[in-house]
This record gives sequence, C-alpha cells and structure tokens, in this order.
Amino acid sequence: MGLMERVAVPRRKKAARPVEVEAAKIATDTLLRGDCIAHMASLPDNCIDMIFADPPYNLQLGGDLYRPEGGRVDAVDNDWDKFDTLGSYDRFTKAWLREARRILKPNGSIWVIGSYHNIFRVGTALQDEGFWILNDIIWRKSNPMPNFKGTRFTNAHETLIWASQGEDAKYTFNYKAMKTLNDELQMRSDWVLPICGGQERLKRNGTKAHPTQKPEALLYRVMLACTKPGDVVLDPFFGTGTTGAVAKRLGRKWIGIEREDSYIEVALERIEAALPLDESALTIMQTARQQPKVAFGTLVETGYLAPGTILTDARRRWRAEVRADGSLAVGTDSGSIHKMGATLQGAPSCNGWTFWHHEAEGKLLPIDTLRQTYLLANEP
Amino acid sequence: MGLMERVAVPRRKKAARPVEVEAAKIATDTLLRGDCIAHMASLPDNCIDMIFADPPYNLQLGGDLYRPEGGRVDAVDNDWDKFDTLGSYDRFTKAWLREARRILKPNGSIWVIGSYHNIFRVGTALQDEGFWILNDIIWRKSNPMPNFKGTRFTNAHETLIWASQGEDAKYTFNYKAMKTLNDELQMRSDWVLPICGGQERLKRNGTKAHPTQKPEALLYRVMLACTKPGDVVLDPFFGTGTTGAVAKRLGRKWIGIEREDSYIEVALERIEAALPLDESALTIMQTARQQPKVAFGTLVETGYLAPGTILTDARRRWRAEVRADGSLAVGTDSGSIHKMGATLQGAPSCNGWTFWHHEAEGKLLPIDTLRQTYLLANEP
DNA sequence: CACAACACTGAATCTGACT
DNA sequence: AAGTCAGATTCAGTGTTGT
Repeated sequence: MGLMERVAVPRRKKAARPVEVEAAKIATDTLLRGDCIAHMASLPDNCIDMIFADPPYNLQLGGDLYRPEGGRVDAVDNDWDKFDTLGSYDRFTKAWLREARRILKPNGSIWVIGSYHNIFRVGTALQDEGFWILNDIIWRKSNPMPNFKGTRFTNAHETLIWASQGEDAKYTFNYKAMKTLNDELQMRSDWVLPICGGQERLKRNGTKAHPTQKPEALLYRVMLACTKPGDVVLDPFFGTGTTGAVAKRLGRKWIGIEREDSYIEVALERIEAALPLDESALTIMQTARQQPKVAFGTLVETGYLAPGTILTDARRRWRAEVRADGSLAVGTDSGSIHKMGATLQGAPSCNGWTFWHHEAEGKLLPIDTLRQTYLLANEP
Repeated sequence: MGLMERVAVPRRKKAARPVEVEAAKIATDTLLRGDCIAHMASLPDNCIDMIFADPPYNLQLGGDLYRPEGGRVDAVDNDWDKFDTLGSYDRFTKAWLREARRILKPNGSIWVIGSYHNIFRVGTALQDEGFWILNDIIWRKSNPMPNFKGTRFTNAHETLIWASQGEDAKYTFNYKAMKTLNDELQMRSDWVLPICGGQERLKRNGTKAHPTQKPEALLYRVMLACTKPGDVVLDPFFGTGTTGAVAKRLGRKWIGIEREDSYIEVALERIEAALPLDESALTIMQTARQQPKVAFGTLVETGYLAPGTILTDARRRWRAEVRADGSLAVGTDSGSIHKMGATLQGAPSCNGWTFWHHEAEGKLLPIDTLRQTYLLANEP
C-alpha cells in the first residue's frame, strides 16, 4: 500500500565509521540566484557540512509550487484543494530535502526552522527521507507579537529540527562550547532569544526588507554548536542572508540560494559589511574527548609516577600498586586503571583517571592532575 | 499516486456553521477497559467536548544508558511503546484520530502531547484528517533529565498540539482565565512546569506506577483553557488517570480508556481520592516564576559584547579576551567568567559579572551593566 | 531537632577508536 | 561486522541518613 512504500525508506548506515569521501571542490561564499532545488541538483554529492533551511511556511510565500509533472497549482478556495495544497507542500518539501540529503556530507547535519503551520510536515518528511532527528529546538521569543483577538495562546516560539544523515551517522556537536555559552550548564532544547528588530532588522525604503528575517543570534548558536571553522554551510532559502553574515563572522564558508532579486541585493550588501572575527576569538572550549590522549603507562615511563607507588580511591577504601608496565595490582588481580576501578566497585565501567588518587604534599589528588601536568609540559 | 490518495480524505464540513446536534446520552466518569480504538468506535458521534491524548511516543531506544555516577537509567521499555516501522505508527495514529474526530463535537477540540520522536507524525496526521491546528504548546520542563553523555542538547521540553475540528469550527478558549493565571499577561505558547515527581508521583511497591505520568498542573491548564464546567473530557490513553483526577477536581465529566490492568487499578483509587473543586487545587497552578536569568554567552550571541573584546578587572590588573563561545581566554588558560575570575585571584569562587569590566565611553564598567541593558530591552 | 551529606530519580532515540 | 576497551559524562529536586 502507498503509505508503507512512502515511509519504509531503508535507513542509510553509511556513516557508521569514518568515511573517506573525496570532498568535491565547490565555489563558496557565493549566492546562487534562482530555484533552490535546481541549484542543489547542480552541486556534487557530499560537499556540504551543514544545511540551515528556513523554508516558506505557506504556499503563497513559496511562489511556484513544486510538482513532479512540472504543472502549476492554482489557488482554489475549497476543501479539496486544501488537501491538494498539503500534498503539494509535502512534495515540495520532499524534493528539496532529497537534494539536501544528497549534497550533505555523511557526517553533516541539517537544521530546519518552522512554525506549527509547516513544521510537522517538515519533520515527517525528514524522517521519511531517512534523516535521524537529534533534537527539536524551541526558539522562545522574548518579545513576540501578542494575539490581538484573544482567541488563542500567544504564539511565542518557533521550532527548529536538527537531524543527522542517519541513526549511526556521526555529527559535529561542540558540547563544551555550548555548555560554556550557557554559564556552565548543559545547553537545553529551549533557547530564549529576542526576535530580530532594531538596528539588526534590515529595511528598504523604510519598510522591512524581508517578512521573516531571523536574528543573527539564532544562527550564531546553531553554527557555533554544529560546525567547525572552515566548514561549508548551505542555506537554500537565503532571504536577506542572515546565514551568510553569521558564517562570515564565524569563519565558516557559505553558499546561499535565493530567487527574489530584492532579497539578494540586500543580502549581498549586508554580508559585504559583516566583519569576520579573528582566529583567537573563534577558539572554543574543547571537550576532554578532543584533547590528545595520554596513556597511563606514559606517566610511569616518563617518571611522573614511579612503579611501586600506592594509589587509593578518594575514601581510601581500596589500595592498588602501580607496576612498571602501567597496570595496577590489587592482591593477585591486575589490569588497567579503568578496569581495576570498575572491578573493585562492581561497576560496568570506571574512569580510572578520576577514581584513583595518589598522595602528594600531604593531599590525596586524582591521578588526572598528573595527566594535566604532563600535557602542559609536553604540549606540541 | 499513493500520497494523494492518502491525504485526499473528503473533509466533513459539519462545523462550518452552528450545528444543532442532539448530544447523545453517554455514561461519564467511567473507565473503559481495553483497546482505545474499539472503545471509541462504540461511542456515538458528537458526544465529547474535549479530547486529551498522550499516545505512545515510539521512542526507539537503544541499549541501556548509564549515568556518570554509575546508576542505570530506568527507561521506557514497555511493549505498548513498540512499533515495527514508522508506517505502522502512522496507521495506528490515523486510526485513533479518525475515531476521535467522529466522536468529538463539532465545536470540541483535541490536545495531543508528544516528543520529537512522534509529534511530527501526529501533527501531520491531524492535518491530514482535517483537524485545524490552533497552537502548538511547548511544555518547558524546569527539571528535565540531563543528557548524560554530552552528545546533544538536553531534551528539556515536550510539545502539545491543540486543534479544532476545522478552520471555521468554533471552540472553547477561556482567554480571561488564562490571562489571570499568567499575572494579567496573555498566556504564551510556552509553559514552564516541573515534571511529575515527589508526592504526586504514583507508586506501586515502591516503584513508579507508570513510566510517563503527566503532572496535574499540565492537565489543569489545558482543561481550564479549553473546557467549561460539566463538559465531557475523553482520554483514550488514560494511564494512571491524571486527566480523570483533574477533571473531577475542576467539575468536568471524564471518560478514560486504558488497557493495562495495573494502570487501571491505580487510576481508580486515585480518582476516588481526588476532591472536587477543592480550593487547594488552585495552589497547583502557582508555578515558579522564572527569574530572567541571562547567561554571559547570550550577550556575546546577541552582539552586546563582541568576541575579541578585552575585559579587565576594576584595577586593570588582569586582562582576558572574550571568545565566540562566551569563554574568557587568559594566556593559554580559558573558562567561564566566574571560573577565570576565581582562578586569577586564587579564590574558591568569583562573581564574574561584577569582577570583569569593559571599556565603554572612556569608562570602565562592570559587565553586569550590559546584562541590565539586555534585560531592559528584552524582558517580555 | 536542625542541618548537612548523601542517595536516588525523571518519555533518553546518549561514545569512539581500534582490532 | 562484531568485539574490546579506554575513558568521558549530569540538573533539579526529593527523600533518607548521619552528625
């Protein structure tokens, strides 16, 4: 039946391990004028690190609707046509998502923003096309437009979906940078940010240049979270170029696609004026995972810790002896610092670096401090 | 093509103009044991004023998840949350929504709660079946479970969809009650509420009676917003009966459908004990007023402070550079404004907001003044 | 009895490099 | 492809135990 065929897309597991894809050379920091599906179709496979998309919320904004046959949808005001309109929107969504998926690298990720009018169609299409949703993010507007009629709740948020290429795909997530940005607490899925206004809001002849210009702070957080300096960011619905301006500022490369001449003009001026940050300001907090690894045995070899030293846990409940090969001995048993910590506690795993302590200057210090000392002294 | 067939369901226009339907007599304040689709099928047309539904989320969890301290996360692994494919989940969703639509009065409305795993499927199905989405509501959890592995953003919210029978359908919305509840400000589409725990969390033999019990405050707000006293509220996924307990308290009639005996037992006891229209019920709505906390990183994101800016202490003894992620860099060391302030002074802690200063109009001002400026401009 | 310290818990799609 | 193992990772709140 039709429904099953539609959703039973086999999950691509292509990114389960490092993929050696030759990244094609493409022109970046450029704006492509015209239809986004056609332009994406002209790009090679696996060339984009991140896609940020702010697709039209309804079909009026979308201009010509996409139809496989190439026909054009007329706006007819009856119920049947509204269903046809949902179907058209779905076809349009699937068409651009399919191209997006093809040009996105195996370890890239995609962001799409929308409101309740379209975000459920977009989310469903993302899943149906094989993307794997990582988070839905709520942009909570700190100063939304009130609901003047008092007929509903004030619509005070928009929704972003963040997805990878598949369940087992890798993706970039600068965890520590996000945690730092949020005063040392994990960044949550709800982001409080003001709407775009004041000096930032672009105007032409006194009126706003674009009806739904996104705040740069939103793109800033997205890019800081999910890209590295030098990554290529594509925005298929470029509008007035918020994505390009932030990419330039953050030292990322960008490609924008836009069909409206009036937006293009504004976008190019704007990006031209944006100032890139210098490299030192772009440095972000690294997670421990990203730091160079030091084997425990290295500390023994290099004399930071002598064989025969007695290690204990913080409460001195267990004792272990360091051996010359970097293993720990407890009674007749022995193994790595992690394995012994886990075994003694009966735990499934254990970080030996923080579990085991040594006596130094009358204090009990985790052996992790020795590793830090070693790293400082031996940094490249 | 399959998609068109799927969405081209003829829409019932029954709600386009005032409808004089004889409301059928049905038994209320009762729990129906068994499958929700079968039980809904046995109810007459147009007999329900509001539906609140908390369907399975289809979580698709992997293996066990362990906390950093070693404990195992007690995950949802119930059979009722398992579906073979997205397609089978969609068929299930459409089947219960279709019955729900039939038994819901023309001027009734429906609420469905979910997470990113299922809410996009649900929203799409609602629209395809002809429901008209009025709002999507974000339940922002004040105390969500963290992301233990640091792999994504903390999943700190769930989404509710509120929909009427059609674009021109009337529906109940107690605007003034919501405004009063929100300190005379329009109720927004994002609600901050704690998860269900403590005394409210129902237990059997010392363990939670239901893995996903919803807080009464959530149902309280939904019912207060969208029903009148005496209205009939149906919950097709009744669980431990939060909907029934709140309905009784607020003087609404309720019908619950549930197939798990263990939940039914708990639900009946609970509703029996609930007091109708108790004055104390109002206290559950006194949600913690969220103090406007601003992270230092927000000032960087929103352009109040540019990356690369040099901060100093009041006496200009130390200098630090602001980086893109809101961290401060001093030499090779870096960290949050608080941590770096403490480190440099050799103090156990430090209030970075008052310690660090920036140059503005020839004066050295604490960065706390920037925070005040931000709050003035962006407070709702 | 007060208070501090510790233990436990919540709708979670929760590692990665190497063999 | 599956197995092995090093080792990184948590927030707000409730309830219990210990001093």
